[in-house]
Amino acid sequence: MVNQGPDVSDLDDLPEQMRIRREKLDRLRAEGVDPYPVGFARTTTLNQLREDFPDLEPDASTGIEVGIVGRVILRRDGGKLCFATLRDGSGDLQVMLPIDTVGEDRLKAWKTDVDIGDHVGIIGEVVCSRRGELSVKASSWVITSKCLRPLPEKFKGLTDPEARVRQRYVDLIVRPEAREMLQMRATAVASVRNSLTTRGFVEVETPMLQAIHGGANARPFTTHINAYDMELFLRIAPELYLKRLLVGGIEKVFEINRNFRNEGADSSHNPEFTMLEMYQAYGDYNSMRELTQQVIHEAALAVHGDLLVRHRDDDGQVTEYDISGDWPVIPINRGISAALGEELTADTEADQLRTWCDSADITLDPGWGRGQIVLEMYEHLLESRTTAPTFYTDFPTEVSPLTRQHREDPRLAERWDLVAFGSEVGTAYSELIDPVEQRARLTAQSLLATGGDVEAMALDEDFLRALEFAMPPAGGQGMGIDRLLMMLTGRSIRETVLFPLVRPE
RNA sequence: GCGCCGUUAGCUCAAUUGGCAGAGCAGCUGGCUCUUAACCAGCGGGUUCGGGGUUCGAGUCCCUGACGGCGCACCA
Repeated sequence: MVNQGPDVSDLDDLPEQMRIRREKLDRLRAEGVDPYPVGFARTTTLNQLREDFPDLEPDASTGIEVGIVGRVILRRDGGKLCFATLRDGSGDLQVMLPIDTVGEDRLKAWKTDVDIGDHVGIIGEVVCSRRGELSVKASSWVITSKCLRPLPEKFKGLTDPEARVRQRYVDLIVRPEAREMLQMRATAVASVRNSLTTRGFVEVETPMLQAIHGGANARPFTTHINAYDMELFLRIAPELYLKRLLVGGIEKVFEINRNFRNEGADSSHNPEFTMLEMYQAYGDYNSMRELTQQVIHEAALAVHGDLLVRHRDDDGQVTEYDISGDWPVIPINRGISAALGEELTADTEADQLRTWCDSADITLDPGWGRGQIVLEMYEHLLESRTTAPTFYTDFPTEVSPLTRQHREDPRLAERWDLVAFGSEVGTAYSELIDPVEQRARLTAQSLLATGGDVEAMALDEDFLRALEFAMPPAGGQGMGIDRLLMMLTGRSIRETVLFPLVRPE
């Protein structure tokens, strides 16, 4: 359990350090100092100063006065000269407060009033210390926001993964990697958007509240709309709405938005997650594969500057993986056969598959059909063992209800899964556009639903009506943005997502 | 859901066989005009996750509950 500190209403019960900070706050107010002023006349940022003065000689002065702000993260007080390290949104910089320029009273006040964690504003001259550290030499300073809680230990920071997630604000203050992750995610998302819009794709937003949940196999969250007094679902996928747009004549379309799935949360699953889905009229799963590889290459380039994906473990050890070039494309029957040492084809009977699963230690549900068994074998024998990005193709049709049948073998579906580092990053289909066939497949799914399969899709009559107006041949792709970040950085979903779901305290 | 590990000061972590609950950072007091994880001296700070039990004595052993991490299962 993360310690939240006791009820702040009773001063006497506060931990010593919080009580002292409260008392300082009261004393400052009594002295007429506003510990939370409206603002400060900042003239530059800390990183801008580093860029403007890249190689000042030690002990140099510039005569240039600046106004800077920042949070005090380290302090080194002397008798007549104090140093502190400030951190603003751009970076860190040292300030120095000599008694000559700030005056005796204000230097004393700095030592007694300012705590690590406080926001301060400094006016002073850009200088370089005798030891060669770019600094601002203060002539005056002011508290811009008083911090009432002590920050974590200055070297190790927050190590408890739960505390990092629950108090992400503290994590961001003290841990550079947390700020880097936020930046990398923003960069990757911007890159994906840019990759698609420059190729003529248009971004849309489709409903998150849906009367019928479809487009994937997953348990939904349910909610209730008072106005209609009816049950609604948080979407598990935007797929069926994006396909309606293809019917409507929007030929290249994508959405980057949240999906919700009422399933377990672990190091690679969050109940709400961000999904890219894109559709291209007259594309197919091959064109989507090429496009996906380009989009990810461009995202990696944006994030890392090259196509070397860097995974850093907790010890700071960095491992690089080259993801350049064309990624392997492996039909799953071939891949499973290779892993198994047996010849698996679309003709292999389910009983034979069960025998192989037994010897491969893969647990099966007795109710599963042939397609589900193949899928299970794929997940155990291929997906979990795959490191380098790989496209696995041609899944069984019966477990791909929205995918068109393979042009050479109707028992297979024109679908691929992109796998990297043991987990699925995305999937794509040559979309099923035949409304009669689609109705038959969805009906079969609904029958599974009434048979107790809670994840089976419901029958979306309006979607079928849309298909009956004729949807052009199309390729469609879905990719988890959180998963993309995991692939690019090697971190868990609880680090790529700023505020993953945690149990309320 | 199952298994393993964990929860000790604001933070990061110790505590031998069951024997006075400690250190570093942070805090407080004092010193220091070039420090930079500043340094030096002194001081304060604990519901050892909650509940129950065994024992002369429990952070430590037993039972139980909560929360978390990892693995398995399910999923993207």
